[in-house]
Amino acid sequence: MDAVNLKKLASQLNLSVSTVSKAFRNSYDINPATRDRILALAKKLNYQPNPLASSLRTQKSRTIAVIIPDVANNFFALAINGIESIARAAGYHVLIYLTHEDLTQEIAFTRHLQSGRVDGIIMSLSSGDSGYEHLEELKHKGIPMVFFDRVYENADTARVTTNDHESGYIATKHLVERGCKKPVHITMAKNISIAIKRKQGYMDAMKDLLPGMSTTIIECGTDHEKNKEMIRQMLTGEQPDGIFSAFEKLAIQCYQCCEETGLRIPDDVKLISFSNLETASLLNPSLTTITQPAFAIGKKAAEILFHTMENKNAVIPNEHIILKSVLEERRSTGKTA
Amino acid sequence: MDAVNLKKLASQLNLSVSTVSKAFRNSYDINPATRDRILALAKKLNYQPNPLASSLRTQKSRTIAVIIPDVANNFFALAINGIESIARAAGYHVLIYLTHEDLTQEIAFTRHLQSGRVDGIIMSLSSGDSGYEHLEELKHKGIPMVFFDRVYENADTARVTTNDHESGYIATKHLVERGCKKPVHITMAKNISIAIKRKQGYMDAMKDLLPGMSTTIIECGTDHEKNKEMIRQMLTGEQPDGIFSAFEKLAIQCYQCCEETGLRIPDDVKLISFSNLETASLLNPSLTTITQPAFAIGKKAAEILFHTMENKNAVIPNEHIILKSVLEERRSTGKTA
DNA sequence: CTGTTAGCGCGTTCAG
DNA sequence: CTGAACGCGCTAACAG
Repeated sequence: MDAVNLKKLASQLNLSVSTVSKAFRNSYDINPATRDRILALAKKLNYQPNPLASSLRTQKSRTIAVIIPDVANNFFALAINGIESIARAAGYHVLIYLTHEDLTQEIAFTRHLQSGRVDGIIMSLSSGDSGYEHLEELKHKGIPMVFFDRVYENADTARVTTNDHESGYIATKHLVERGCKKPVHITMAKNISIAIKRKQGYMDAMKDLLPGMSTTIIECGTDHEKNKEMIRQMLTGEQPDGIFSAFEKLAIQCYQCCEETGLRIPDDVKLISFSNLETASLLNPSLTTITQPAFAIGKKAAEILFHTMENKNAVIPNEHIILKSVLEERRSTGKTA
Repeated sequence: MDAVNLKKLASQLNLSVSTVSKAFRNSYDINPATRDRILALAKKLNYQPNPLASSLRTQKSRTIAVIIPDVANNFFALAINGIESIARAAGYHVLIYLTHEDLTQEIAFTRHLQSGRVDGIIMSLSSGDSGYEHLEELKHKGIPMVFFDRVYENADTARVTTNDHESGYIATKHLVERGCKKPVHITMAKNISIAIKRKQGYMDAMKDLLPGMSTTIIECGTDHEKNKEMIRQMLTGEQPDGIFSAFEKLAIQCYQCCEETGLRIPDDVKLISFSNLETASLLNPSLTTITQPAFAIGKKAAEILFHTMENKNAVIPNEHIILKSVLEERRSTGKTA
């Protein structure tokens, strides 16, 4: 019924399989007339070359893998969009793997992907603790990789991030300029690259702008209830006048806890948070956001990956691209970089 | 360097390739002792069977494709999550294809996917106009398909949707109960299934609850500027006291236009919209939302697909699963189904 | 310009 | 219980 393949085309045209194959490879080694006959029949029968066979033969899958913690986060959704648009243009296919922040999964994926299923990998690390052997393994195998956002910093690999340290600094500065004297930083997954940078930005800004003031950092985990408990304690203890949240999810929990505690944002507490909901006007007007250019990050990561894949002989570049996040305050109208 | 394959394992153990192969297929046709030797070496060398070769041989790719308009929409992001979780559990890989609402792309994808690259397809239609031959083609080829959200209604295919007609009715009723006398419906992509149902819900509710009142429906397109122009005209003309938006994007534009026009939501105009931002507390408190259970939809679609794929001999079921959306008003605290 | 031959890596006969 | 041989569909050398 189905199975229209080279052999079938060949037999119907009284040609050899290899000649038919050449017609598609657009080889100069073929008579234009016969090529047209072949293409005509192929079109008529709706011939679709079997990519598995082709990949097996050429050892190129024309497929990349994207390994990310989660796609329910708008940041990653946009990043995928960027990646896909570049991949599409290059004629590549995109496999998607979600780790759900589980290092075990991440390891399983990277292991499996040594099988030749993909020509390259774009990934953002799960927040699971330590252990980078699986990444080294891949690197050793010579599979091109590009990291984005939550990057692997220990090795010389290509990576794309935002100016997280600077953004942390700016966010803190924003709070201080709005009159905050004891802004708190709330973060999670303390071992991932972006969390570290953002926190450092907060601490550096505090040192510069409020010298002598002690810093307060709430380190949340993956358990939402425990997180909220920590936030509650913070709010009921020495009440902060500003909160800089490193992750959108934590901002949500801050809202919830403030509501319980009766605190109003931004009248009692000013809240600024990383967030990638670009739907600005749907957002709560009391929230000031720092938005990463997620789409651009995805595109850039893909561009770098394809660049290294095309120039196979070239060294995989230890490139570190840094794009800028955008701070946006809703109450006023202005936008700041 | 790389290329640890059956042949290499076989030669290192002085066995034949086929024996080694059997060890992995867990054939009863093999000596447990030699099987253990094989598995041990495989583990040691980190052997990863080449899935391309395997798929070519078995004619099963253990891969599915997800074709959707866009992933920047939180609905689709969550749906992917659901799909991926089921696929992962079943040991399948997930390819992702974004049409960007472009029918040409959609056709190209479905054409290509007749090649044997995937065993099944989950898709949500692009809003491009008419023409379902490409879907019929796939169906004819016998590739299992499941549609979700924006489904293909003409054929007897499996599909998963929400109660869009009912939700449209409820949304309109919500406005009427809040005192609206002339609520307007704003929608787009008039030919896609969900838009039609939601609109019908609006019209039926108007007929029942405000008999005699004329309905007003703004049909937007893909051009944002033109859309805003239409919304502006609506707001400056016979001003509505309520807006029921069928799509999140349009709600955003309503906010923007209201701001320009000086209208306040919800004091001057009540706004209710379909939206899949589940981050309730980050949302503007003036927005009442209807949220689809996106994750559950994705899971359900995948479950159906795998069910039909496993029971190959079984007839592909013309199943239509309907899940329920949830209406949520932010000002008050209650939740309603 | 066309055809023959030989694999890519794996799974499945069928002999022994 | 093990091995030799074949083919999935396609591409790449090399002859003619």
